[in-house]
Amino acid sequence: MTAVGLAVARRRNAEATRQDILDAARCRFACEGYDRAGLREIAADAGVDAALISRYFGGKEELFAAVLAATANAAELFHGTREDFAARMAHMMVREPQADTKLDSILIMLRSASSPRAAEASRRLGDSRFFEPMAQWIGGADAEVVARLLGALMMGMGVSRAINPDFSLGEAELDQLEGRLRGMILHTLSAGRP
Amino acid sequence: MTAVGLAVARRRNAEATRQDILDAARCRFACEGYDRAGLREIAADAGVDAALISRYFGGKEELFAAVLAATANAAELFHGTREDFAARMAHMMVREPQADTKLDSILIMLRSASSPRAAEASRRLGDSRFFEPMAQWIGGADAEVVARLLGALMMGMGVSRAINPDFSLGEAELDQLEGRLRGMILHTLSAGRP
DNA sequence: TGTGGAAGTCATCAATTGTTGACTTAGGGT
DNA sequence: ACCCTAAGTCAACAATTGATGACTTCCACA
Repeated sequence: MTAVGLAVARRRNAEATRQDILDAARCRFACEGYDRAGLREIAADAGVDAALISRYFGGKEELFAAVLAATANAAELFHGTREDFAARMAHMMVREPQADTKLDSILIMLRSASSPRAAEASRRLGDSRFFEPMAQWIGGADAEVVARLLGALMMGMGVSRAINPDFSLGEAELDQLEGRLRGMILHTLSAGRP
Repeated sequence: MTAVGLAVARRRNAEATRQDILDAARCRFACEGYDRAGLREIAADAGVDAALISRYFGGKEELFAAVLAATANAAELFHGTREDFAARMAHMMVREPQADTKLDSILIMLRSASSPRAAEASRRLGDSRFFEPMAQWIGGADAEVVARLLGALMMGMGVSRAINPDFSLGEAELDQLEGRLRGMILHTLSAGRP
């Protein structure tokens, strides 16, 4: 959900054009999912012709893979104390308007879950760039299990908000939601450990 | 993800044909999402011509709405004690091969989240047929908030498993996952109440 | 037993989408 | 100043998809 620059008056620069395409594609994939994101619209956002995309990346699938590879550095999400992490995540999930660039990979994954090939690509990158750093940060014997749980919770919140931005809840209830989510994350992180 | 009968040799029966179409459509929508589910494939599954669908339901969107309206009785999920519910849900989420017919509505929702109109339809029905019964079963002042949290968790587990059926985990770890998920649900259900 | 209308099929249309190949244009090195 | 190559555009194709109207077939009822 990254803002996309107009790419005005910067012509004949393959590297920059390639980057514009990647940015526009990430935005479209995150917003609309693999299927609904059209090459022509991505190209229009990037300010180039649709043919360039197939030309540069080989095809839509390869573009998708390239976007995932360029996007998915969610590792920076995982730092600080457990309390800090829980609060930060809960706030991001409930309050931040359209999440964050760091969450693009999650949005892309969930919005593309129904496309078998896109799902396979995102599964692999999700494992290596999301769950593994998360498990490493969590630490301990069952870190991978906890990572899967928290990942599922984050994705679920993402889906919920994608379908229903305000969760059909009022302001006060959103505060409650954030607080309880924080507790839920903390409880999951801390269960059965010092 | 309901199995679909062959619909063999039962012709000239509008009501039954209509039901066959609904069953096939629910299956396809749940498996592939709104976009990827083609009217021709749905018709083939139901054993009728694709033209009949537009004829009976008016169009793809109306068919989707009809499927949601006919499917989403998730209310029966919500019964028993909190411990029983948590165990049942955790088992269903982690272990049951392709979930359950009762979860079709969830699958449809998450697989169709990227189609604005389908998302709007599923949001409304999800609220009335999933979150409201859930909140009612939960009870208490902040039941709606808790329902949103648990709903997100369930959806997230659904997405995770849709992308990655075994969570990249071994048997023993799946047991851990189920146990921890049960604890997570129970904790969320019980936080701040008797 | 015909006959009207519902149930179902077939052919086809219009729109969209990913992709390809031919074409044009810019710009730097000689 | 030329020209060769890379960068970019344009037009078009083939496949798919949802939708529509004309046609055919079957059943119930008079």
